[in-house]
Amino acid sequence: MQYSASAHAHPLVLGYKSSNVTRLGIGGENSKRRLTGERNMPVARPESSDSRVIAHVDMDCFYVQVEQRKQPSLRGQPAAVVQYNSWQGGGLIAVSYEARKFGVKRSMRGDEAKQVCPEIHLVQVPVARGKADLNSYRNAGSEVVAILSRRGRCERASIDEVYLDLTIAAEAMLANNPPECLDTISEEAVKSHVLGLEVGSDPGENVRHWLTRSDASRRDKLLACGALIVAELRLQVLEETEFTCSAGIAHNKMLAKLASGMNKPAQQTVVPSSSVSKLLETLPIKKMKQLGGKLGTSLQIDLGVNTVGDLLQFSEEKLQEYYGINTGSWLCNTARGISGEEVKERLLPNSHGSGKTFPGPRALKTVASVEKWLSELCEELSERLQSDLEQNKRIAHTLTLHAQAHKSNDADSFKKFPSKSCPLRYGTAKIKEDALSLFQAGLREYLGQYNVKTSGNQNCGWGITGLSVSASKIVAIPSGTRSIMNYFQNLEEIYPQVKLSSEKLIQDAPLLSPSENCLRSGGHPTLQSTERIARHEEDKETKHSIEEEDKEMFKEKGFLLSPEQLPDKETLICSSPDAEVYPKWEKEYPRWEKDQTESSGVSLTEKSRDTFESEEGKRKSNKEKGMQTISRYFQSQNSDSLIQIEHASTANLSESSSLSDPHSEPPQENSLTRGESSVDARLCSQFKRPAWSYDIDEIDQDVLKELPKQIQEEVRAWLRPQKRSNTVKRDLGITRYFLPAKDK
DNA sequence: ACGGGTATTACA
DNA sequence: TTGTAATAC
Repeated sequence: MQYSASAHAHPLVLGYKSSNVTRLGIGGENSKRRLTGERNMPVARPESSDSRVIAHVDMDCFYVQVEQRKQPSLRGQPAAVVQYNSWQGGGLIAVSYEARKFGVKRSMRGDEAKQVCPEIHLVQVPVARGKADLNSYRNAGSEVVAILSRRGRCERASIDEVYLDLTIAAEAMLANNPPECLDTISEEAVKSHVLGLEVGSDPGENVRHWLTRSDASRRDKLLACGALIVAELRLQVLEETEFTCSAGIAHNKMLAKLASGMNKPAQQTVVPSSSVSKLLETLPIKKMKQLGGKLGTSLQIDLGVNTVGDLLQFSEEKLQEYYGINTGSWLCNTARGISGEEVKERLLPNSHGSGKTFPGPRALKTVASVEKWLSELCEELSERLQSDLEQNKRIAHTLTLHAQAHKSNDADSFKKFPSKSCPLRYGTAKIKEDALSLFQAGLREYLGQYNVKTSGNQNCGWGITGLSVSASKIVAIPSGTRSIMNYFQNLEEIYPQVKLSSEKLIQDAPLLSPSENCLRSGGHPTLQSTERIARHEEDKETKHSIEEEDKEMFKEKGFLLSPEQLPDKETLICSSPDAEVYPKWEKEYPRWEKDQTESSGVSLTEKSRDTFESEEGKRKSNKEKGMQTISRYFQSQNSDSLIQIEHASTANLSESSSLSDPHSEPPQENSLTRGESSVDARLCSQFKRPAWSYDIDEIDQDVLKELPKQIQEEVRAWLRPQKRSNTVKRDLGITRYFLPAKDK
């Protein structure tokens, strides 16, 4: 199927490609730029005709809020979060709304901000191991995701943003408990902004009327339900995390994202389809996601398109002529507010990285200093991998090293330092060792053949200006099958040392304050732990029998993990599509059209619709009485500024790093023998390892083959990263398109 | 070469 | 599969 031909008949979705820039013309300023490659750019996909309810939730100046929660005296103040205070006051990465009134902007230096706003409070990003440590923000983000994922499919789009697909919940509400039958609408929902709705003297009444109209279109009614649900979720976020957020509710991700930024902070915006054309008509093209870069610039310069509406002047064919079939269609649809990109189910990140830049004069000039910094980075990475393992039961399979370098002395300093990767072995020492090997391999390649015996520590004209290590191909360890449990049991018998110690791990974890204790396990708040609390506080769920069985089994066998350390369904669902579990919301809000056989005999969608209805009703009424709305929350806090919430928690004391690593070993001439296949993910079972860690190399030859076929396959699936299926994009007929030449 | 540190996506 | 590049917050 050619999407170019059917673009209008079948609305398209956006995907992404990475872009490749080529200049067609020869030099000159007015050489015509043309798109000659397409990467990282939007891609068209068919969209189901059903009308969806999509929300985008965006935390308000998130890092600032996290710091304000830690240090409540900062609430309501002009404040910003800054990193690396040393140089010109550091760089701002988040700015409170109070400070924005003074013209303080992200990416200002701290000193600049002080000039514009002398009263501003600058809070430093925590530093650990000589580098910025973003863990507190990641963890805070997880708290939020745990709440926002309650009502529908949730995609963690970044540390502080999520997309929600609330279609099912909205449909259910419309069917069972439609707004038009409600006598009261939550205060927060009434404060929604509805695009295209003229606000009279009583905007709240207008909105209330819009939300409850009985003569509205079905699409509008669904959006109204979405608005009620999102208002409730936002209130829950505020009550449970003390963070405010803003949201957009629309029929697709693109519009929801657009809307979430329109009324900030702490507000939500609804985009009825009737408002779309007017909205886009005057919207600057660069404001659209995906058009903030080169493609947007090309549209401006080459086509004179300054607003999304301007795009409508161009035929799809014309756009395709300039930007290729796919992007042309994508632009054509974007101009009409059409996008079918799906909300992915993803609560956890797919990779972890730790990096640092060493700008200009601070460039690293010796292998020893590189080794020192790599060591720091690897320690952080290893720690995060360990947390992921303990909290989410996931294993990363690939270690990658990235570096930026310059050759001061050399003709071809164009050359990029190549990134290198290898199978990831757990254990800080191993990660360090491998990362260093990767670096040295990259350095040899970077320096080229002239590197005759330069293994010495001395500067040969190169400098490293950026270093990072990352772990990817993270897969969840399946649970919920008998055979896997039996397999573990075998392991335990063969390798008693694997029995080790969730106890030790817990002892090693930093001491927690009582209040933190309830939210944390293993040292960091996790999606799972917070979700567990939430679940506990809500209606008791009927437990999945197999899951229960497995937990019992874990316990009986004295197996490694305390029950609460077992994988949660929410975790597994992310990367394990075949897992026999569904996310919680899908149990409560069954997707009836879904193939019931998927649930492999034990239906998780067994709750009847009737049951659900009554529960939904109960939930509503419970919520509605006695719940503070966000505005009341604000008002009750005796403040003249918008955001003032009291909070008694301990102030954050950011610790300084100790860069002590005096033993700079001489550079080693390791070669990357590990890259050759044989060694796959290994879990070294030493100290500080969960009890169920083991070294796969030692068992999979001797033991794995002894196991029944079925078990072998399960174990293999567990051990290997899942292959991402390419079938989707193939089937979608994605074609290539081309990007404008890069301006130098 | 101070917009840092991450994260995702897609293609060769 | 590994490596590269773009985008965005």
